Amino acid sequence: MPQLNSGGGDDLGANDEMLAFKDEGEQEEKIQANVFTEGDLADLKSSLVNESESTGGGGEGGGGGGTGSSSTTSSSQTSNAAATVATTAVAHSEAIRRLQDPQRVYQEKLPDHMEDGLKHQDPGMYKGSSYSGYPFLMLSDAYLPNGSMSPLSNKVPVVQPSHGVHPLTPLIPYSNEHFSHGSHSPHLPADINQKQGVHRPSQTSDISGFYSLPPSGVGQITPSMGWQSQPVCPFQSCGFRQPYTSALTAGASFSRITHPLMLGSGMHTTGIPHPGITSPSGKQEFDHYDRSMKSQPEPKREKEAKKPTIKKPLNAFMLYMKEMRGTVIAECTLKESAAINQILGRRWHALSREEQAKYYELARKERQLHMQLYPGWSARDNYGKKKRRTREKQQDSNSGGKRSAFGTYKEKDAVPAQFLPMEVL
DNA sequence: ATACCTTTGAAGTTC
DNA sequence: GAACTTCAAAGGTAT
Repeated sequence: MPQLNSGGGDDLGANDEMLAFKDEGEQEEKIQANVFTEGDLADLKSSLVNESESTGGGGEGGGGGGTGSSSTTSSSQTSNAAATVATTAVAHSEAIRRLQDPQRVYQEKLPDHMEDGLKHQDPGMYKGSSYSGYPFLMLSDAYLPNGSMSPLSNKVPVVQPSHGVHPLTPLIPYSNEHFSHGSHSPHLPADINQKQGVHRPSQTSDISGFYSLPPSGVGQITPSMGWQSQPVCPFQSCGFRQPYTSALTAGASFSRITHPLMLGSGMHTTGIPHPGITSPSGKQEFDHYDRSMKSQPEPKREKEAKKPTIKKPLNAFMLYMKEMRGTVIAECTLKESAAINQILGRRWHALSREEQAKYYELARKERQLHMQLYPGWSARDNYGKKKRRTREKQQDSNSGGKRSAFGTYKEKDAVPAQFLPMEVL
């Protein structure tokens, strides 16, 4: 399997490897993408909608007739989000500063391979230009391998990394009390897994390494959105190449941006909030913050929010979905996530190796940061918190089709044939 | 109110 | 170590 990171591997176990199918069919996929027509999109939309209507979202659908698609943008989202980002900047800088000290310790402990991993990253990987649309790009420059800020950093003071927002992505404003997991010091590092006494690899990756901020503590966003240079829509004629610029995608992502005043629960001692922190009810702590803004305390709710859940860091595909969902929704005028996710899954496969690599790399950093922020956390912690369908059903769906390089469609004709990769047909 | 659907990837579990 | 399971996001839908 080709490794994205030639620099030495992902110490986190995730190799961020590219999928095999990429090797075999990248060109075909591109060709395939070019084959899509507006009518195809309409068909897809129609079929997906029909699927939902007829089967409740999970069924297999044939192609259906349909007419044009919408291509309206949702710029309002963006402007609101941008405003939020700007206002959170100051608060965030302080949080980052606080984070950075302990991180030095990590850096000292940073294993060579990990360091290499960070140092050998494609220098262009996080250039803002490559990440248009991807909200993290606002921090992109901060991810320069050497941990220094890019000169670009000062060029566009318009949007700044939202302080109080995840350094990697505003989608993931890390936060939380979990630094205080157990008796754990709220400040990193913690070499020992609080749980089970497992010794974790030193919390090496210095956040500042990929999360560095200028002395001012305020990173700059490079608004250029090179990501758009890639066809957003596999259906060429959607004309959806760049209609949804950073504005849209960022807007979609920024929707989760932390409130600047969010200092209540769900806020880590570092001051960095995390969207992954959810109250037992499943609602994110942001809601809790909103409640806390109300004058009178609500003891009951406080109780409820006592034990927030730390969510898993998002993987590459999840990051991609989060970014592109808004685009697909606007483009296809679909709202049903199941259908949208099918489209996104195909688009994901249609992405070039490089394009996917960006997301793998971001996901890798997400995991690193997550590990630093929540040293004792394990994915297992969340097991059982989400009630799952019956095992019977699960097995049924699994038996329907093992995940292949082209996804997990239980039956390949679950999606209109014209949207399937050539090999599948 | 909450599980399901749907996608991919990461991580945990089981054998 | 392979195979399997669970969860991560999202929002309409079904129960």
